[in-house]
Amino acid sequence: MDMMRKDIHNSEVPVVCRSCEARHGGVCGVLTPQQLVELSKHSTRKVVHAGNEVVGQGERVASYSNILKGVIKLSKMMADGRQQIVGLQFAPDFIGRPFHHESTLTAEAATDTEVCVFPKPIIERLVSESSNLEHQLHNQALKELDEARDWMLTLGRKTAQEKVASFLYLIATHLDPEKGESMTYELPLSRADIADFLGLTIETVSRQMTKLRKDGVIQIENNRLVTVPDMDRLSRAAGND
Amino acid sequence: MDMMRKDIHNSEVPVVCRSCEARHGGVCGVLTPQQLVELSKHSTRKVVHAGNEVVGQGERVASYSNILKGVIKLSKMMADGRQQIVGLQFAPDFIGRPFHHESTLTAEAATDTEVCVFPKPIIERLVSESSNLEHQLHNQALKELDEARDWMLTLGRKTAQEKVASFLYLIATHLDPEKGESMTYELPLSRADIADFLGLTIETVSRQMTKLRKDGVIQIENNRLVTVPDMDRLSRAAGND
DNA sequence: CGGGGCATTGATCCGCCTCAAGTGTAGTGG
DNA sequence: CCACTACACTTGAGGCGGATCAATGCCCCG
Repeated sequence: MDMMRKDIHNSEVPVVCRSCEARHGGVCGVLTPQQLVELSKHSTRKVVHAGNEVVGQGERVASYSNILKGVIKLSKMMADGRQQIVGLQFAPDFIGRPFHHESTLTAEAATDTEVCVFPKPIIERLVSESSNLEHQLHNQALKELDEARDWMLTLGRKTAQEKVASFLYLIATHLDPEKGESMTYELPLSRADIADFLGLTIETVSRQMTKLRKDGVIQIENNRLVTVPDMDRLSRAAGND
Repeated sequence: MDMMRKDIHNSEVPVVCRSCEARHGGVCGVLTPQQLVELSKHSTRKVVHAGNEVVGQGERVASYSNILKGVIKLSKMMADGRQQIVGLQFAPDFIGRPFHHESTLTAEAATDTEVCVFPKPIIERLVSESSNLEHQLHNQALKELDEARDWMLTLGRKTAQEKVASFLYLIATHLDPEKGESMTYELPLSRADIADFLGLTIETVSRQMTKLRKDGVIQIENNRLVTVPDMDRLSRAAGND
């Protein structure tokens, strides 16, 4: 007897998709096995190294992707070079906007990243056919909208100190949603990127990090590695209450 | 002969809906006449005066609404009272988020407003039945997401001068999408609201308005009434290129 | 006339930016 | 093994933009 037959989840699911994280919480999770088979025929996994663009601002979009690993930053740039990161995306987020063919922002790998790339027409057909898929994308859009609005409060009304604490808190909660008392983690962004995310300069970010360290809110193991002994304390430093 | 019969648009459409703006571009436009009939049975028009809440932050939401007239501001508040407006909504926008029962923000009438109020369960049933409706709401969410991200760039990277110009430009383009060379219009927000939208203080907003006036970018007819002689000039002052 | 909202204007202060120098740390080649 | 460079980050000194505090002007309404 074929062992595979017993696994109702995996039966008929393409081999490349079987262990894929995107099927749990990601868009692929709402597709039927047949749809998955079809999609997988035309999709390719790709590694994108830190600093490389996935989609450029104002470019024509020829494909969509799903993040499997790593962090993607979405940013906007003004004509004179001023830049603002307007969102971060983690696995298993979907990148791209069906039926819009031009991107209004740049998507760039913040860390080394792995994505699953889909051709535009296939996704668009699946969206038209399956209301599940649109529902899933709608939900992601609403989640991103909430995050964007939270961040508007941070950008508009918080001090530099609170901004940096808010960033550290945001990363901590995204990397490990089950919040223990303390945790250690690696920042997916450079100081320059953090500055662009917070609407600050590199120097101010650096100064506030040292201040948080001296105050005992965080420990800085090395440039990228941070320990938070007390998440609630960090949350308070971020102005969350 | 019955004249009404000839109007294919209006046949079978409830009387209250016939002249309603929300059927052109709003969510009601994607409903079938039968659905409209059913929805209209349970919906009520309501006037909300400037300063009154439609939905409070953290409140349970018992209904959804559609803006028929006026401007609604969406805002977030920190525990210590600092406030940030995170979005403005105009007719015929839809207010509320199906299947979420708690609001993370406050919706308050910025001007005197007229809305059409729907009971929660009816909307949720219609959303489940009609993929058109979800598609429409999805599109609105994406539009709001774009606007939120544009505004993040404004909040994070623009000077006070550019922020105020950006605000004036945003209002101008929303009130009258066909952009002529010049236009005169009434600001839907008080100075205090503008400050909360821009992450500034009232005083700074006021100072920058006078500066724009002295530079000839705008004329201030009275507190709320503004004339923009050259929209492109305002756009440049807003840092849009 | 007087009072109460709003908005403007002025004077001063402080937080963050700017510019500039210094400190790791990793990679490269002698 | 140790210069040498490259790059990211930190630290310092000074200036400026926007906040703060306070006074004044402008309407609308009683």
